[in-house]
Amino acid sequence: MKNCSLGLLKDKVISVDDISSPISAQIFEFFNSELFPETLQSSGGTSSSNCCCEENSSCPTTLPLPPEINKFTCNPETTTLPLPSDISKFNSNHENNATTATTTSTTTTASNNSNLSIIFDSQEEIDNDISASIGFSPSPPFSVPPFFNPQSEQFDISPIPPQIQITDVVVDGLSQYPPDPAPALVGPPLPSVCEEECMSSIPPYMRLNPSSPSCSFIEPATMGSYLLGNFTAALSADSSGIFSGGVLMGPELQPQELEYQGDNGGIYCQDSMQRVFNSAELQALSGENQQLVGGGGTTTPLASEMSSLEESTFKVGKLSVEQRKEKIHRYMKKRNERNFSKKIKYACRKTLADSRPRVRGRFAKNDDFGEAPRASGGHHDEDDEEDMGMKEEDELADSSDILAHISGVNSFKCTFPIQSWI
DNA sequence: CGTAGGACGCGGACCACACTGCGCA
DNA sequence: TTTGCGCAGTGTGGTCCGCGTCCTA
Repeated sequence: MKNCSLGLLKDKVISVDDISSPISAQIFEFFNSELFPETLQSSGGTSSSNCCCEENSSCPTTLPLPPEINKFTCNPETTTLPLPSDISKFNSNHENNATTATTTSTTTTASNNSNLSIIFDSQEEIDNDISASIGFSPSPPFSVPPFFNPQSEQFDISPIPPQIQITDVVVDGLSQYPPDPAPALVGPPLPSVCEEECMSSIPPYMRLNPSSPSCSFIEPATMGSYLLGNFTAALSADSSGIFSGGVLMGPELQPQELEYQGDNGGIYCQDSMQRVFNSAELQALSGENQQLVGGGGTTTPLASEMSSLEESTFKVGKLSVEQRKEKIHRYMKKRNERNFSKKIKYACRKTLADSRPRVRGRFAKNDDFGEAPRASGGHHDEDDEEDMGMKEEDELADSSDILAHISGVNSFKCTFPIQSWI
């Protein structure tokens, strides 16, 4: 037992979490093209420099972005990707996003296919660059199964809680962001790392925190395509935080909802605002909200009005905002709870679980397991002589099931007290 | 073109119990 | 202050099952 405890402390955490999430970028591509087609179309000409690094951010904007990234982030060709009819559908079939997109889209051309392949291949290159840059092997300490390919991991997000990054925005307000964590990256410019950091920490389509240098995918110039008229001008260089939820959604949304705020900012608000508010309203709104945030972030009638308007008035496609919110919220919740890179917190528990007897996948009592052979052995006749009811038959079947489901020698160890062999 | 039914994949639930962490004496 | 005890909660993996989606007739 002592050994087990010591071992627990020693190798308490086996972290695979640092596995890079190459598909995050692909998510961004997918969502970008799926959810923001207008943006892509309108910003295609300016995609070279403003998609990944914001001008005023501390991210080394002079970094020569690899052409793959440019192509990857803002390729207008991909706007022919079909809009997801259902998030869950998109979720369950994310493995085949590329192929699905190309096969289901009636407007997709062969060139698009090639572009998609280019995009995804480019991502691999990016990942390699990341790995090479930060000395992190793309392969985790243990081998990744073949099916665990980037495309099947498209929704992987790093364990960095999204709340943290978005909360900063909410707390600090529209234009005040915490010091850029980028300085932690010492050394030569690592554009790929910038990309990776951004992609891995928050789903790209909701990654709107301008405090992270490279992560302002919707920078003012691009936002101009969303926001009509003077609203763009009203936005300062770092004003993309207006989409981070703290402003648009109003402070009444508490941190537990911030994750969703990110969704909203990336999915609903732009579309909704573009459709409903005219430029004058947006400008007024912007001014109001800037004052609001500067004044401590208390709820104002306008903010609450915005929320109510969003919830009750806006219609996105066939779904109401409410329905869409719910759908995406469920999706986000599921996705965040997903455990792509499973982290074994206690190796000892894993050992125990591995060696624990199972009945149909469920943990079984050691006693049951120990008595099972007897049940199928000498006592079997006695049981037959008795007028066994269905329950007893089931128990007997369970016993045979136990035997049938013994998963190897390790399970047999559990006939004995665990302590005896630890 | 619409519908029914099978096939398929995904994700949650379930199980036992060693271990952890905390409070209390 | 340290030690020991009790108790509630946690974490672990394989399998089953429900549900949603896709595909075919």
